Amino acid sequence: MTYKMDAVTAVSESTPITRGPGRRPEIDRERIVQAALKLLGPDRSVATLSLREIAREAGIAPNSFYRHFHNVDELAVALIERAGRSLRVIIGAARQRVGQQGSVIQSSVEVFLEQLDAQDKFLHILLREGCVGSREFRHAVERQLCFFEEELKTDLIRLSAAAGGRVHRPEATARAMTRLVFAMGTRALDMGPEHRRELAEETVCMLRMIMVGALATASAN
Amino acid sequence: MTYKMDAVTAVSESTPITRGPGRRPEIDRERIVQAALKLLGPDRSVATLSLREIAREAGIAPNSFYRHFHNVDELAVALIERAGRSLRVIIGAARQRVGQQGSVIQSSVEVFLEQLDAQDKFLHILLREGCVGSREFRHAVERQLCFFEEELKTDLIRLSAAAGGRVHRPEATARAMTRLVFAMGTRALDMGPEHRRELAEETVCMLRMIMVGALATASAN
DNA sequence: TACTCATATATACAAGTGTATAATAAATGC
DNA sequence: GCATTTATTATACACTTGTATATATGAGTA
Repeated sequence: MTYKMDAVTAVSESTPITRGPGRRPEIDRERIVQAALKLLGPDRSVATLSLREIAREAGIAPNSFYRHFHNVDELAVALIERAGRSLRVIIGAARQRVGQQGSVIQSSVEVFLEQLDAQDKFLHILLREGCVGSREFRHAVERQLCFFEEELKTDLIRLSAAAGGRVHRPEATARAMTRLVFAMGTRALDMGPEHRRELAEETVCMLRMIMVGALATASAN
Repeated sequence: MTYKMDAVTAVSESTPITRGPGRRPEIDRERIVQAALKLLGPDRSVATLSLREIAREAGIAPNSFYRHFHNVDELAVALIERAGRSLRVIIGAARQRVGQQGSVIQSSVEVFLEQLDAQDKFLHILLREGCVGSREFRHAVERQLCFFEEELKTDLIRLSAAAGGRVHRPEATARAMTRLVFAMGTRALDMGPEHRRELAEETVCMLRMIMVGALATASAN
């Protein structure tokens, strides 16, 4: 297939406020994003969505899609970024409010896994789109995970310092924890509630071992 | 699309040796598997392969595919299983021969990452197909990873016992290590050699922390 | 009113897809 | 030879896809 597109006016994230002449836009990116989210499911990754399918779901003509995104990949990146932003807020908040019962680790893992059932499919997106699609695509997910790691890193330093200890290679520790949680989350996608509980318990155990190892290694040096 | 297939004679992994009447088969699963492997690449996951595309690459008529696999997903599962089997052999061997220089962990990680550049795309398959495609699909990958974990678990017990220690929750420890290595391997896919070296070093550090944590936790109980 | 824009839709096309159906090809046993 | 059985291919169909082109719609401005 060797098609070429008509030149499309550049689409920026922020819509300009100044309105000149011309018909008012009645479609916005949000509408398209919502349609795409509705189509995503346990067996549908963003990479499997077609432009026409999304347009159909959004109730717009296929070509109208182009006025808001250059292609489906660009929409996918937008979805990934939104998903990352939303999740960081949720998880960050969970880490801030000290677990009234149980450890920070435990409550964080629980909040994380709860997001699997959220009606927005944000976690699903981050869990599954990291290893498929175009390079640009995977980089978008990688970027989001790095944000997670960065925030976790500062938290690790803060918490361990408050406890009078310190962690070995905080960035590596944070990365190990983050990647592990996401890997376990991916497994959880295909599980029922009872198995998920086991999985949550196991994940907490893993994270504790990493924490113990990071503290012990730091002390040893 | 509401198509139905003609009844297809059951396809088993082992070809029967007894030859009755009828034309001799000139196409075998291997030919199709090889064609599929040739098509896979950094930006092509099994899920994106079409039946016709594979048939074209294999030099057979589209319908001939059906005589050997019921559908592309079945081929995918075959690929996943073959990939898992091959990799377990490679990694297992790497763990057996005690690293003449450096730790078991280090040499294992190195062997693992070397497989990213192997001409067969086995590691790619396990890294990327775990989170996409049909449920059956993902389960096939999960099954292979569990085999890895099982073998690592017995090794962990063996090695730590030999060193006079013991690990906490060996199955969880093995799983944490396995999943972490695969997660880091996924990142490595998009990296050049120099970044991969850093990543290998970081991964070794992570695994050591888990090991330290597992040993320390076991001692504490 | 008519002109000029930005926006959205309609229509059309070439290409690709999975697969049903029918025909062909090669091997066996009579 | 012929019938039978299996393997492979040829052809055809209905359908989806991305997108080029043209047209319609609504707003501001002259």
